[in-house]
Amino acid sequence: MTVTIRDVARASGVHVSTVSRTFSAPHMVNAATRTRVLTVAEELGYRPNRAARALTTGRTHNLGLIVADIANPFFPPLIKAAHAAARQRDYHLFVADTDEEPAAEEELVQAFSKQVDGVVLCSPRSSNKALERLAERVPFVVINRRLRGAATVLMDVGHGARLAVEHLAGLGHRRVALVSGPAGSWTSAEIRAAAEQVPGVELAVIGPNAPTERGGFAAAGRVRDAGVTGVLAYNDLVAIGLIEGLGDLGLSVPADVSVVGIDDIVPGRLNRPKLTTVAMPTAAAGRLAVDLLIQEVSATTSLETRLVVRDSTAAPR
Amino acid sequence: MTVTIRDVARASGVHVSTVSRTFSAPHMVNAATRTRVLTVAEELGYRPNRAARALTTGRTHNLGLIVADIANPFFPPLIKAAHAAARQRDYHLFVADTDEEPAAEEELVQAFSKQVDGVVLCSPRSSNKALERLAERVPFVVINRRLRGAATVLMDVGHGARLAVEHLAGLGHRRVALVSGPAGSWTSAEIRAAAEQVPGVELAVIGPNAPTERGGFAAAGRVRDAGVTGVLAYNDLVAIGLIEGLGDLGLSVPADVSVVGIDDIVPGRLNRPKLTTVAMPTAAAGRLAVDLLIQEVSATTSLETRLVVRDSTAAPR
DNA sequence: TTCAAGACTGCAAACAGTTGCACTAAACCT
DNA sequence: AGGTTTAGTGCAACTGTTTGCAGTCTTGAA
Repeated sequence: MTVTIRDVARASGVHVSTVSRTFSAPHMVNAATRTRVLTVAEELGYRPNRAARALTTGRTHNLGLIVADIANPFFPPLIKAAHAAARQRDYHLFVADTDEEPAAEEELVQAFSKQVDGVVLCSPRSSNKALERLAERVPFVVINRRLRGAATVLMDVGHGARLAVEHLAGLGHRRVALVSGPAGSWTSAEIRAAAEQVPGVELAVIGPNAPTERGGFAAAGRVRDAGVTGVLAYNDLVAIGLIEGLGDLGLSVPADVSVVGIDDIVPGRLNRPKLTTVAMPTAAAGRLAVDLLIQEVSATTSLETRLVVRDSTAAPR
Repeated sequence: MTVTIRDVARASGVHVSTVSRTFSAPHMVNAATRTRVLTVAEELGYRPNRAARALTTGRTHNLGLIVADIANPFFPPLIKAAHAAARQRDYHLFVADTDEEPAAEEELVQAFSKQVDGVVLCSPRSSNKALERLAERVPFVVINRRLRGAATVLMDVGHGARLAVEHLAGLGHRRVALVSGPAGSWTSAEIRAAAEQVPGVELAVIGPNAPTERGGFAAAGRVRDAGVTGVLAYNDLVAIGLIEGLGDLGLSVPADVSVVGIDDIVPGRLNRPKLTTVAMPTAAAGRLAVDLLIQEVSATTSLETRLVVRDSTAAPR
């Protein structure tokens, strides 16, 4: 049925251990036998059984990737890059989705634990306690969360936020609203801390809000009442909802209010206005995370973000 | 180090086979011993090793999902739904990306073969021959490709295309262009076949084109020269690129030309014009594919599509 | 010529589970 | 009471591969 190492051994007149070695330690076997085994294996269509291999070596050559929501446009480029990096080193990638539920994180890591050599956790929402507990079960690297002891890949959203607010300040805005994200989000805290440090602008924090278009839409009233001329939104989805909501209140962007988003996930070129936003190096983060995982290095890296100025920001009138 | 079935057996005074059974065939063990074993296992933090289990049973409880491009917005909802369906039955999901390379499909399936109980292939580009060869290695279900012998999930894009052209006809368009997709795409063929059958409109086929914004942009000139008032594009990306390209040529949508896309992937509500498009049941397809795979039923299913009329279509002037 | 060092290869014991079979004891029939 | 079923458990072989150890055969050096 399925062809095993024994079939190859029999057909090529050597012991199974020799076959095993031609695959996992080629230099240990004579060149002649090696090629013989290899051709026989090829003929028979033999492929090593990774599960069996994992049993003895303890290494599965699988990685896990856990994100909050696969369908959130922020993640697919990250997943894609992670996959490419994994594939390049002959690893396979489990992808899982917590559906924004912190409890699912822990459960998924547990479930993965015996089947992967490591997992990358994107923007985890679990408590530090819980994460430390998980770290004992399986090596992991976190993206967008500071966690001592664990390898970490950060996208320097704080820097991006500062650039955004400075951009608004440069245009002449003096009062700026920060439409923040969900409570307890590391990213949201970073953004706020950075935005507050820009001199010359008064910051009104509005939130917490759901990190969705709906969340942004719902915040429109409070933004209007805050008497600001510029807004930094927690992410692009929020920015889009907000612009929509402001429109319903008779305020247009950027004429009446300037809005800048974060993430640069809005594709297509049909958007009016095109969103000024902070671009996040998601692909680089995904790639780097799996590289760190595979090489088992524990480092904390911070990736550059940059401001992309488009049409949703202008000088106040 | 890692706690095995034997540790649990020793600690609870039973044989390993009993421990094994309390997990994989609970009804075969006495209620009292079962709870004892369970509590001991809990205390010790035992979790069955799936790789080892797979070795004897041949079932891994893993599934593979192969798509052309994870970052193409068409796929993430499908992946998410597939993941949810898998998770619900305690399966894990490998996700892989062929980067639009047909050869990668075969290689990935091969690589998965021993590690999954089945794989779902989205819109495969490999030849029928190649696919049949793969079918011998591992059970699979295909999405958006007709393949006899294999379980199949189709999204009835033909029906959607017909609705789209009928919609244009209903608005008064008499000459309509079909900006088609890549050569050899099953979807593209379906669309064309359906579109041609709508009475009262003359169809000009323009293509093949790359299924990207760039592809649509590049087709703008030929669309103008075709002397049409309406266009059905292979997908939304192409539609967006096309609208952009038409704009550069001084043609506005929908005033001068009506455009309808396919897929309904354009998120956000900022688009001007908002795209009239054919919505595809991607989530349902992902869910269904996984269900078919797990239940090992070989059926061919066709999922409904529907037309979403928005602002990129209007009566010709 | 003898001995030590390599280079290959075989042997067999893991790895962490599952499962057909055999066994015991209790429950059920007649 | 004797025989038969049934429930529960243990035994041991098996899954496909890796790997430490030991053996054989060359080689090279002294």
